[in-house]
Amino acid sequence: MRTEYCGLIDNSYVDQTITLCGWVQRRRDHGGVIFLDVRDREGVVQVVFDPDTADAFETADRVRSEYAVTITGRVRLRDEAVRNPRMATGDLEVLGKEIVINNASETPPFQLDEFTDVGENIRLKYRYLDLRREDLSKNFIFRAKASAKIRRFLEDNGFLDLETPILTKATPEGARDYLVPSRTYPGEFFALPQSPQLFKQLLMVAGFDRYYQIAKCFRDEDLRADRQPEFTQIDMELSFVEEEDIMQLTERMITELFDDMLGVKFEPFQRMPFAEAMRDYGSDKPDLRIPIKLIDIADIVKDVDFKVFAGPANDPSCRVAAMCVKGGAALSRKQIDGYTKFVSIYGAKGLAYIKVNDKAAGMEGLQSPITKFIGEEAVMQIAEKVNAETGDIIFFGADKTKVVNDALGALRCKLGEDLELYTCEWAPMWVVDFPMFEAEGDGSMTALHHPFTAPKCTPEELKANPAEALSQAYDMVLNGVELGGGSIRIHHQAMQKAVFEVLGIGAEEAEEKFGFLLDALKFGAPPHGGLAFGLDRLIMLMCNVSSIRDVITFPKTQTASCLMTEAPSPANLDQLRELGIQVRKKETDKA
RNA sequence: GGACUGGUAGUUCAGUUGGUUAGAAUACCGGCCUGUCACGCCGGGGGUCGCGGGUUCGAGUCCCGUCCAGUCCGCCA
Repeated sequence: MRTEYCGLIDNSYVDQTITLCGWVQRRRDHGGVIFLDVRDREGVVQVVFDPDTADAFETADRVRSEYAVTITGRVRLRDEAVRNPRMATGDLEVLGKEIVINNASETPPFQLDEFTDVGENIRLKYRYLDLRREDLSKNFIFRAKASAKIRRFLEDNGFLDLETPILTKATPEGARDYLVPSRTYPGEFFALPQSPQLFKQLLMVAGFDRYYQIAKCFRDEDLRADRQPEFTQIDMELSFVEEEDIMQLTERMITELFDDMLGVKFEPFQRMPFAEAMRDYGSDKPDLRIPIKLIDIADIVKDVDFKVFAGPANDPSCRVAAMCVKGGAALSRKQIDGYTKFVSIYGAKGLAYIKVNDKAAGMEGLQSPITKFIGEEAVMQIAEKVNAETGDIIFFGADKTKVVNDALGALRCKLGEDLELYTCEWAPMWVVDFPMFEAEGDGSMTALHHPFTAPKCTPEELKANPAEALSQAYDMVLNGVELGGGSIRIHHQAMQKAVFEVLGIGAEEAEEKFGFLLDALKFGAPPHGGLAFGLDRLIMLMCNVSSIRDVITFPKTQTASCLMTEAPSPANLDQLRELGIQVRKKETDKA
């Protein structure tokens, strides 16, 4: 039917007769002349009907918003006076000769134009209509092109697209699994993969050398603006490589992707050890667009009784840190109260500040409500240490290290956004030298990355001093967002067993949960490693949208339901019986 | 599991100290209009004030509970 897309009509089509297929975006009826804006996935073009073509005019009079139509007509240049510079095709129009109504439409539940401002619940219920809007559809067209570029890059670099199971085995640690009951083994369950991690490692053992997959992953955890229960990873694994090989290759992939898709040129990525990131930015995914660093000031206030902040300055599990914000002295009391409330979310019991009204005036030029607690001398020294200038504000906090890092790290990002402190548009980087383990409150250890990550030491050293062990892991971070993470994996059974031991996974449990992996490591497993990118988050950043739902065609709500299909829904009793499952809750009458 | 914000016409919202028949814009329907482009003008229809309970002579408004949506904390190896 279609000969051209509406949005692609340009001057080269003038005087040609074409056929358009699309939807009526708007109808302007002037009595003697009718204008239809016709939309397809590529854009909008104006079609004019005049009474000379009586049949078409009569049909055009009947169409309404969102009717699906096929229109044949001649492209012509508009008179100069009636061109529309706000429209990509605004210099042209199509003189309609024939119009067929392929399907009428009820009045849509919301206006499908660029001015629409409608609640997201109604948009999600009628997702297929929302997706007609260019604002949204352009993200998916972009996503498709970006995916294709990534595939091409990986294919060109010798990667094989290999599929891994969706029905697989529950993993004991990490996120909650989505479970799928087995009919043939009543009472037993498959799990949907949180990632293809172990399968891709086994593909390396199998000798495929370079694997990739654009893989759906599933995690049954609570949602956020950038988190959905099912999401997509660009998953990669390579054999006979070291950290450097993987980082260079994937950095090149992302650099080429940004250049091709956005025309953005990246410099070689900065690399930062985990410890430095935590020290300077309070975060393992620092947003380097913001020129603010955390600076330790415990030495200045070591004699202060920090009960006002809850925590002694000399306690090693505590931190006293300050940050200087350019131009922040102009912040009002109300704004500062707002930031105090903001940091309380992260457990901070207060937010101390010093306003530098006039640096030259010494103590007279400094204004701080906590001078009486820490003394004038300390206030002056702090201002000195953070290099504060006239017009700046210094925020600082003292508390458990985690609280200070979380609170000031988050405040730093919020100030960067609120005060528009960004020094550049894009700040890609690597965070490296992660610790292997993180100590829990009860003294037990959990893997910071995952338990298959190779350490930088021997099994003996690892067991002797697990808290100090670093891993061969790396995260790619862009503008404070973790784009992807990976590591060199363990390929010796002895090392894998040592890691399980540190994690408190006994030999028997390890055998039950990961026997297949431990077995595979016995048969000449090659050195290997890889990386996985969060495709959704990558596209979010590239499209400059703040919700992951804007880059997923049919997303779930924050309570992990689908407003369109109304999934999940109760299973019928026969199905449950067959699966050997009884539902405890009596709420099956929901349907 | 927790904190906060919101829910009134198809949609986006207003609704005062608790007080007459719940309004506006837009969308929709009808009429007029040959150059508009978020066309314009005239007229019209349209409400389970999320749901349930309570206080009151009287509740969109106050109280309690609950559901839904969103943002965040916890969680997400």
